[in-house]
Amino acid sequence: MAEPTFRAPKGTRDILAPGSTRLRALVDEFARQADNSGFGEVVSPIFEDLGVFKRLGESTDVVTKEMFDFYDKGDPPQQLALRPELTASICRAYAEHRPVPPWKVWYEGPQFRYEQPQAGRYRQFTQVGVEVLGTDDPQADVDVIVLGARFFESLGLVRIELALNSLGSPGDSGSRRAYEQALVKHLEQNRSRLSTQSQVTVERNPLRVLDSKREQDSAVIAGAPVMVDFLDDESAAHFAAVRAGLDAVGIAYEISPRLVRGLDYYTRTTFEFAAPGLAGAQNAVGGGGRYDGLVEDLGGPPTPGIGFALGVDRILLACDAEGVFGAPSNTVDVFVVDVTGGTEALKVCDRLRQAGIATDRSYGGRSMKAQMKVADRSGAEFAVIIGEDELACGVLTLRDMGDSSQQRVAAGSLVDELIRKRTL
RNA sequence: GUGGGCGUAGCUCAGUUGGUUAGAGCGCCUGGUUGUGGUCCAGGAGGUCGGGGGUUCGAGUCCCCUCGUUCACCCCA
Repeated sequence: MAEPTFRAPKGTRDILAPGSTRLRALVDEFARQADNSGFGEVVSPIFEDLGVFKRLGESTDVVTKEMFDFYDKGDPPQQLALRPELTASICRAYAEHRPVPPWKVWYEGPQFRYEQPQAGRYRQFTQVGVEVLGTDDPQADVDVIVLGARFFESLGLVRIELALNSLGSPGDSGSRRAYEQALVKHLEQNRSRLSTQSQVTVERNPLRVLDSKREQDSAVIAGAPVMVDFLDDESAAHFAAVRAGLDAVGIAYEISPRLVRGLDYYTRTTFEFAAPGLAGAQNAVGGGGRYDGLVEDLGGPPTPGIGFALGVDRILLACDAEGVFGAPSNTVDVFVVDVTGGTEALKVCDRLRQAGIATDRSYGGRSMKAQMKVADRSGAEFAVIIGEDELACGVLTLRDMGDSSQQRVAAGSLVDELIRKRTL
């Protein structure tokens, strides 16, 4: 292929119709369901002060290696970063505006991570998500998870697996510390059997070792202690309530004691939606959990929070794999063919479009045959033909592209005629 | 960041052990007389074979570098 002068940057892509139409349809469907569940949309900046994202965890790759950060032109310059996710932005917004809790919000939009791209993993990717701030009621957790599960269902996806875990509470009073100590002890004792990568991870972020997909680590991981055995009474009760809620609504899930997530802020409830139908390792189509300390980390009042983010690009791949939620066809209702110069087409198109009838035409004064071919391709149900005869008589020819029947109609009654035909 | 596969017309791909003006299908354009599409027929446009360097009398076909893509690790959505 001849090399174009410019191309989309690595890990980014242009999404053309009908793919773009499909993307919008997916986001629209998510918006509809989120609105329907009492969430309001938040449109937040695409970049933030770098500090906002550093709170995601200094030991996470997202913060340390994958940030698109830069300085602005201020004096002194401010260090900013393209958002790698949206939960931190939402928490920053909460701390800034202090809305009345519980604050239920949804969002959609592009996010950025400087990673090696591969199928289902891009440097610019789109997520949709929700957050509920200001309540630690486990039923909020349930509501959030149910929304995600129902959304997948509404797309027609059948093969979505929900994994659920509790990470307990951090801090002195919580149960996380005791668990981490037990886990590190186990990992240290079996250090020689771990992969070299995991041996490094033990030092940096021991929980993440549980997430290793390397064959070599599986035995040690299988024998590791599990968080749910270490939960304090409060966290255990919370976890039980979440499970009971999911059972009550009838959402299937699997307890995954070794489910840990990549960002450090998670507490208690964590969950992940996976599409096993996706080839390769990029089969997590969404995930989330509780982050009861994040707002406070960002300078706000102590505020519990729960939410999820879904990877739109991967969801669409999963839809492809299951053959559901296909791209809608970008068709138009009427195609105007004008071989008299085009001025009539301008007028007819304007009239039809104002009446809400999707209308297209061709340009460049092509032959009738050529214009009819374009009309056919457009998928239009009707063609409006304007030739010298019609122009002379002040009428239009309306052709049904399905059965090839045509009739002459007065210019003034075209809209009425089309509306009449469409309701038949 | 590490390692493997791939990179030929807009798209999907052929291109023999390196050898004359690089092919197909689809798509696109123009025709098949008197203004009309979907089928069919005939023409046509469009590639310096991702880019750069090297080996050779000669490279799309071999070597090196580079970019992109893809898969795995890693990470995550």
